[in-house]
Amino acid sequence: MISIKHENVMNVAKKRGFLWSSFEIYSGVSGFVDYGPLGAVLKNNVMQKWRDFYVVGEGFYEIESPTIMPEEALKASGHVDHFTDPMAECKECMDVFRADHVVKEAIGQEVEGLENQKITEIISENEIKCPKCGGHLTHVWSYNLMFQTLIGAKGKKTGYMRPETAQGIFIPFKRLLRFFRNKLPFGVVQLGKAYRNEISPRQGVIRLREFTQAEAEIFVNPEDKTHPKFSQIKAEKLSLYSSDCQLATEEPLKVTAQEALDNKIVSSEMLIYQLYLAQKFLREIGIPDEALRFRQHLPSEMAHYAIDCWDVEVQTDNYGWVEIIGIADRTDYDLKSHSEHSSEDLRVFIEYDEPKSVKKSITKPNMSIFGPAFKGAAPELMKVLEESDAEKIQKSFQENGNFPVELDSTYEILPEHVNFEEVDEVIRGEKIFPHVIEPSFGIDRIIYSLLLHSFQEEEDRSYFKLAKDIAPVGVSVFPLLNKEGMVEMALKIKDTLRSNGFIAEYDSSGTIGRRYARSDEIGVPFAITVDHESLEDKTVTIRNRDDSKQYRIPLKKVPEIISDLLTSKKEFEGLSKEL
RNA sequence: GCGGCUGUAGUAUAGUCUGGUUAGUACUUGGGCCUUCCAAGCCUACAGCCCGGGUUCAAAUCCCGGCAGCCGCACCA
Repeated sequence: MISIKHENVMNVAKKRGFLWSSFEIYSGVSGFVDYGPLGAVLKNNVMQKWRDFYVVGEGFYEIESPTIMPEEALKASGHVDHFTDPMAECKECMDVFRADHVVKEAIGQEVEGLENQKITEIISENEIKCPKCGGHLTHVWSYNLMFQTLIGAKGKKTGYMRPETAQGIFIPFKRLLRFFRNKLPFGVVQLGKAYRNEISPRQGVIRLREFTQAEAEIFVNPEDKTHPKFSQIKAEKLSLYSSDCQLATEEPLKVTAQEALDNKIVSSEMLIYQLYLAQKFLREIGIPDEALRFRQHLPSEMAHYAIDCWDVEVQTDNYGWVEIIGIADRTDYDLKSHSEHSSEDLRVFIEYDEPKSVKKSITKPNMSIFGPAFKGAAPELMKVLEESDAEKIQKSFQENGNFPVELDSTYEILPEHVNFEEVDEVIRGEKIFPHVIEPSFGIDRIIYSLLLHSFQEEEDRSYFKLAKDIAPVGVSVFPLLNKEGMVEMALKIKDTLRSNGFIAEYDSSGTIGRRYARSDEIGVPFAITVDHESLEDKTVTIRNRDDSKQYRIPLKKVPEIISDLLTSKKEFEGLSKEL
């Protein structure tokens, strides 16, 4: 069912150059869209605003990594093996099913994670049939959602289009850690394309095969998930649809950040702060708080590496609640995994507040006996003693009278070969894998939500009520009539505005009302009109998109006033007093 | 990926069943006239049968395949 509002929004978006499906003249390919002339500007403005929030506001830094990644990296992240679904096809009705779901339904056995061959065996052993028509099922195959490609002329190296931008941040972690001078917490962001070869994407811009993400990876000390700015936001209200609420089929809770923390609804200050920040961002680009909720992942749907995960969902009349942002505590899963696969130490040294001093017993060889006893093997054996726990050696002496060491042959170290000493060891800190807090924004879905929620349908006009600082065109310029003088003056104003850095459009076609309507429709916040009075006293009118009100302002002050209005230094209503 | 329905200018549609002249209309858009501020009016222009194959003297129309959209199923780490 297509809602009227969705349809109207998408029609205007297509007609006026915001968004349309790609490759249209070749019938199109589902899951791909073009941003048109206005859409591309809008998207850039939204992404720029995102940078204002995360890079400027939070002090994170942006990096840019390739969209094609080698197989090893995605093997480590788990995508090669797990970003996949086991599928089986019915030989009779040709329907395709999730093989693990079929098995679970038929015999109740959980086969998720098993190899395809194993699942195939289970299917044939238990004579599991097509759940629809009872036909025979084919062998199980994996459908991996990544686009595969070959790297290099010989095509020997397998690569994939990245399924998320996050991995590009984890992989150079060592360099990033050095850049941030080895201190937690720090945040790194990446904005860019990601790719998922969806089986059958059918929700327009909501499920794309190529889409834009804006992700921040915030590396924190697992022991300290507080946030320095939490006290500033503790009274902010959030609409939290916790997993408990969902299971009890209750409405989302409207609580303050502090309450969310006190009642352990959200697991950490760090995470709550990110929820709040996402809400603030959406509010400022024009998606109201009322249209949002934070939905916590149910324990059953949460990825195995996450300990808490919240989706920011926006209400749409066409698709219901749509996830537009995911905010997760990914723990140390990614860094640990990349560490294991690459054999690089991706840990951070955390210095204790106070160095700890530990009493420890160490084993020291008594060289005058030890040397002659073991001769050439002595250096190797000393190394072994150094690495072995002194208590273990003592225990072995008590039980066996010696401590056996396997090298090229077995050496028996006797009590007289060594002395034990008690020493005070000072431990200044330890190496740990940081935990990762990850806000992950789906920019395309946000653009869709933004268009949907800013679209205003009034009796005689419809328009996108876009925030002044993200509207693609800042100002329109019109001559009231196509008469000598007015046209020239309007064209000049347009050029002046452009040279001042604004995207300005001139329109002289049709009547003035039609031009206002065209300008409103694409969300241009302000319109300048040159009329008869302008020619006499060098003033023009400025019109506000949202209420059609107009004021008369001096020609000379046009660029300054437009600039102040677009950057919210001044309010439109304030113009009346000032002039 | 499966099944059902659908596909005509930028948009909305007539024509398709029952094959037959130059595919009609409205809005939009461009140019012009008119016009003293919110899609008015007049003139004029641009623009279309989803793609490929088949049947036929002749295909927008009938048949087959593909693609896309919508709906249902499945999928969405």
